[in-house]
Order: sequence, then C-alpha cells, then structure tokens
Amino acid sequence: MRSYRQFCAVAKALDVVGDRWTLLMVRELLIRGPCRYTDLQEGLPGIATNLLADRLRKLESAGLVRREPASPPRSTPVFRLTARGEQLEPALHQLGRWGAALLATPGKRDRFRSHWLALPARLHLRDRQPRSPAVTLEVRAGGRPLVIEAAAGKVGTRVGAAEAPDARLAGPAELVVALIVGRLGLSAARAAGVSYEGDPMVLGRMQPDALRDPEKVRSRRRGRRAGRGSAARG
Amino acid sequence: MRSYRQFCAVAKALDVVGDRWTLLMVRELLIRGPCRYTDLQEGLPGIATNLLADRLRKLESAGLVRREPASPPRSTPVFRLTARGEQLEPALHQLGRWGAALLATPGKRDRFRSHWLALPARLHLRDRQPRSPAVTLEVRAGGRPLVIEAAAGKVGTRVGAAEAPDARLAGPAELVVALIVGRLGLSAARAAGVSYEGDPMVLGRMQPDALRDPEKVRSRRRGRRAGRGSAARG
DNA sequence: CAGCATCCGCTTTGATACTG
DNA sequence: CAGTATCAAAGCGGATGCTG
Repeated sequence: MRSYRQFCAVAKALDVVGDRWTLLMVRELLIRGPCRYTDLQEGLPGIATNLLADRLRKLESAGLVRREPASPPRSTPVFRLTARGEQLEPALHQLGRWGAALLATPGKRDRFRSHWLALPARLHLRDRQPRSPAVTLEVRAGGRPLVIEAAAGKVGTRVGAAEAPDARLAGPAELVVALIVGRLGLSAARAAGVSYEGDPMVLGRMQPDALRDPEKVRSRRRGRRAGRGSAARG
Repeated sequence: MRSYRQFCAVAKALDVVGDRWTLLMVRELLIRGPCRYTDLQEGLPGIATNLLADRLRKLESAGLVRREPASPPRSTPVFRLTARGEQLEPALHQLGRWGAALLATPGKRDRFRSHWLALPARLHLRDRQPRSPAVTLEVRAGGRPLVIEAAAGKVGTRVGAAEAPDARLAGPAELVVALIVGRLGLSAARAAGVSYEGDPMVLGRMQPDALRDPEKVRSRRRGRRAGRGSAARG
C-alpha cells in the first residue's frame, strides 16, 4: 500500500493494515492461531491466491506475521501472528462490533464459516461460573465447526469438531450470531430454526448480560452511562 | 468497494469503510465536527479531489455522513457524521492506539496537522480535577492549532486558536504526541525542544497515569489482567 | 496436492486541469 | 468554494502454470 504520508497514528496503522484483505487475514490468524496457506485460503473465500501470497510477505516484513518453514515433523510451513500482530485484536473487535449491525440477514451470495463466530464469541461471551468444571459448546453454522469453551473464568475458542462437547448448537448463521451477541434468546432462536442439544446452562453460562433472565437484569449494564436497558427475549 | 461477500461483522464493516481514505475522512469528521469540503481537503493532505467527492457520496449513501446544503445564513454546504458514523470512534481509537507505536519519528515527507492530536488526546487524557474550573490548553505543532479543554470531568477538543488559553504547548509533532500519550514527561519534553507556557497543572490535570510523577507510579498499570494496582497519587 | 508465480483484463486511485 | 473531467498508473480478481 502506498503510504498516506501523514504523521497520524490512524494513518500509520492503515499504511500497514489498510490494504484490501489484510485485516481479514489477521482475523483468520487470530481465530485459528498458527496455520497453513490452505487453511487461510479456506477461511478467506474470495481471495486470489496471488494476493494471499503477496499479503503474507508484506505482513511478514511488517513484523505482524512470522513464517515457520516446514521442519521434518511438519510437511508444510505455517504462518503465525507475532505479538505485534495479536495486538490488533482490540481494533478488530471494535470494527466487528460496529459491523455487527450489518449482519441482519446474509446477502444472497455471502459465504459463511462457523469459525468466524470466534471473534464475537470472545467479545460478547463470559464465563459466569468460573469455579465450575470446564464446558465445551460445539457450533455448526457452515464450514468446519467451532468449539467454544468456558473454563476457569475464561472463554476460549478453537476451530474443529469437539470430541464430546457438552452441548451442540447449529442453525442458520444469522440466528447463531444473534444468539451469541445477545440480540436473541435461546427459546426465540429455537423457535426460529436453531437446534440446541445438551444442557441449556452450557450456553447460559456464557451468554451476555442482555439475555440472561431479562427480568432480573434491568440496571445491570456494566459498560456505559445509566442503563434503563430493557432487553427483549423469547 | 467491492464487497467481500462474507457474512462476518469485520468483513461487513470493511465493505463500508475499507476503501482507501474512508477511515481518515471519518477521523476528520470526528475531530472537526461538521465541516466544509475544503476543511476536509486541508485535513487530508494527499487526497485527490475526485476521491474526496466520490467518498463523500459513498459515505452519504451508506448513512455515515449527512450533507447539509448551503442555506441562506451559510454560503457553503457542510458535511456531518450521523450517529452511525460517530459510532466508529472506538474502532478508530483502537486502530490509533495500535498505530501509535509507528509514530516514533516522522518520515521525511510526512505531513502533520495539530488537530490530529485530538484523537489521542480524547483517548489518553482525563480531567482529573472535575470540580475545578475549566481550563484550556492550546497546542501548536503544525497546521492550525488545537484547543484541548478540561471541564467538569470531561476532556474535549476543538480546532482553531484559543482566545485566551490557560497554557500553550508547541513543538515538534513527535514530542507533542509522546507527551499526550504518556510516553514522555513535561520536563523531558521541554529538554527535547517542546515549549510550554502557563501553569504546568493545566497539562498535569489531564495527563495520563503513566507520566504523572513517574517515580511514584511504578506498578500502577490500570488496563489488563490482575490489577494488584496500588492506584493513587500524592 | 500444497504453495506459490505469471499473465491479463478490469477497477480503483492519483495527479492535474477545468468549471459554475 | 465545491466540485467535475480526463487520463495514466497502480492494484485487484480470476485463470492458469509451474515446482517440490
């Protein structure tokens, strides 16, 4: 990318990550952790292969990505975010939070991957029972499944199927998103076509404020000013 | 911008604001509030006039900007962020926070405008004496000056010279930035070439934790993980 | 097959000139 | 002041080819 040549933090950031596809590549690496070229391709439907290779080089020379060559145990090189690259997570969260308003319904030709739910999950879900044993929730909404785990007060995510998840969630992407970001309750989501198997408290343990027993929530808003927030629910 | 066609909040956000120059235009409108075409040009050195016009149209049709035509009292139209547009501020703050690491020293051909300091100022400065009378600090580091005001617990910014500021800060951009984000103290900045006139407590009232009496700070970090933070000050 | 590199047509951007 | 018009250069997307 051509530099903006402005001595401004936002402009300098965009000099590095403002190119088309670049922030989505960081999204993939944040979600997946270290991964191979083809993993990135699978998570970035629509990218041209030459662009992917080119951007990886640029990210590498910008110090956001490290390429680890194939060494005997592994047959292919893997790409991994550096600490500097990982520090983009808050910026991606805020961009995603802003963009969530545009996720009402998928465009006819939109693609979807379940693992894209990892970012909103990390942003919106909490482990509200830190002392309970770890639980895992498998989510299937397109592409390979995503596993969301609540353990010891933290919510983590991992791409791939779970061996024996404590619950399974599946359904249309827009409904699963709405459930995770707290725009929809489990019963409403079910009524709309989401399938959920397992203990409801696996999901309940993680759900955002807005939707956990709405009657009792009232003024529990943590973030901003005074919340007279009345959350809707099914 | 061509859509990524991915049902992902980050991708949808970038469909709207991922075009070159777009986020910098939002930066300008956030800092300046409603402003005219030429104000935007002045704050976006390097942009081509056809791009500015084109992006303004796109932002308008995306609902981020409203164009208010010239009406008798005013002779020229003004552009203003909608509420939706203003909601990008947290994303810009995080992007800027990440990009701040790239602001060590200006590139030879980098341009600078004092009012660009408004975003870091809003992010890093606080009014630590909410009950004291309002104070204003005028900052000059290139282009038109910026006024930073601390009043009633809030820090605000305004583009333009102050009538009678309580203090004036001037000097090379990189030093003034370092001062505002808390990488540098006033005495160190002065030694390095910053000029400051007026009561040091005008700046001191607003400065970030990290640099208010650095000897006493030590392990006061607020942000992350377990705060064994011994917050307070003398 | 994984991991690219090359080629080519199209779109976006940049620089400048011009206009109501 | 607030744009439009024009055109060259750069970037992107899609297809395909090469190499271990």
